Amino acid sequence: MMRDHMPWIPPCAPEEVGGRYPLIVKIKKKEAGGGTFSKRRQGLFKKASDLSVLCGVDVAVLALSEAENPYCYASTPSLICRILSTSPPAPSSSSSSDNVDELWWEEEPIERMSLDELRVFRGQLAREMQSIEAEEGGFSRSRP
Amino acid sequence: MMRDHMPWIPPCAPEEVGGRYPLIVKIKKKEAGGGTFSKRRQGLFKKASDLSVLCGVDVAVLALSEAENPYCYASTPSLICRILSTSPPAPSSSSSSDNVDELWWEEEPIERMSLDELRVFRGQLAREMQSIEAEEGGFSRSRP
DNA sequence: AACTATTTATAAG
DNA sequence: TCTTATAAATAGT
Repeated sequence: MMRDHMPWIPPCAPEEVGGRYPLIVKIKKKEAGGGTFSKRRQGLFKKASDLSVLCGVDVAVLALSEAENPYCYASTPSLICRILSTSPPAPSSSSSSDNVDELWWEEEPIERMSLDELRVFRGQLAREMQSIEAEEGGFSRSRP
Repeated sequence: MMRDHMPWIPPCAPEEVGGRYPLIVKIKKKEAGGGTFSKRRQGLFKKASDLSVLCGVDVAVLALSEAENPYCYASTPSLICRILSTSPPAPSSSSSSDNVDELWWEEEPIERMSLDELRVFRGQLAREMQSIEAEEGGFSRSRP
């Protein structure tokens, strides 16, 4: 009954997205209004929960809405910290440096974070700690 | 052809999981061995990427394998930090405190993190910063 | 790694 | 919100 509609995930030329072949492209604002983000975020959280329960592993998902409101799912409290403080996996002998042709959304262990990224990261963590301390001090619920 | 198999996601009583109704339960180790985590993690990352591109929002996913190896997807570098430093959404007037019947995997804004959780969080961030500084200093790739 | 039967997610109504 | 037609994910092979 919907044969004549645009495909939900229209393909587009790789030039439009920096040389890669996306399976999905940003939809027009009108189309994505509200419902799509909500539905797909819910679906994503369910997938994360499924993975966590089914395989007995810890998973966290973080998403910013278009209005920059944060939403998160975590299989256990403070999971983000646990992951961040986890040592990277020992690099396998048959190194993965030749897997450069994989899709860009392929899994990427945190270990690949560059030193520059780590520096930025540290600065942001520092600022985050300040705001946490501020919140602890004032316990004021009203923030800008 | 697979009519007689156990359902992939067998239901179980809510008592078994703390009074909530899970849609999925941990499968026997033999069943989940290897392939399941890999396949579902890949699927989860793709879902996250779809959400990000389709709605033009930022998303991050973090997962620990059973061996505690971290894997992550992020639509933009340092997204985790951006989310953590984002101000919580202004509480809507028609407050959400009566939505207590929603499924446990429903979206939960970071703002609901308790003060105790924030304290733990801060401590973990502090430790994480130390390890980042250590890595910056030594640039040694070999960690325990 | 690839295939397919089946389940799950979801855009449109 | 609920339904339904269709696409996407995935367990088993």
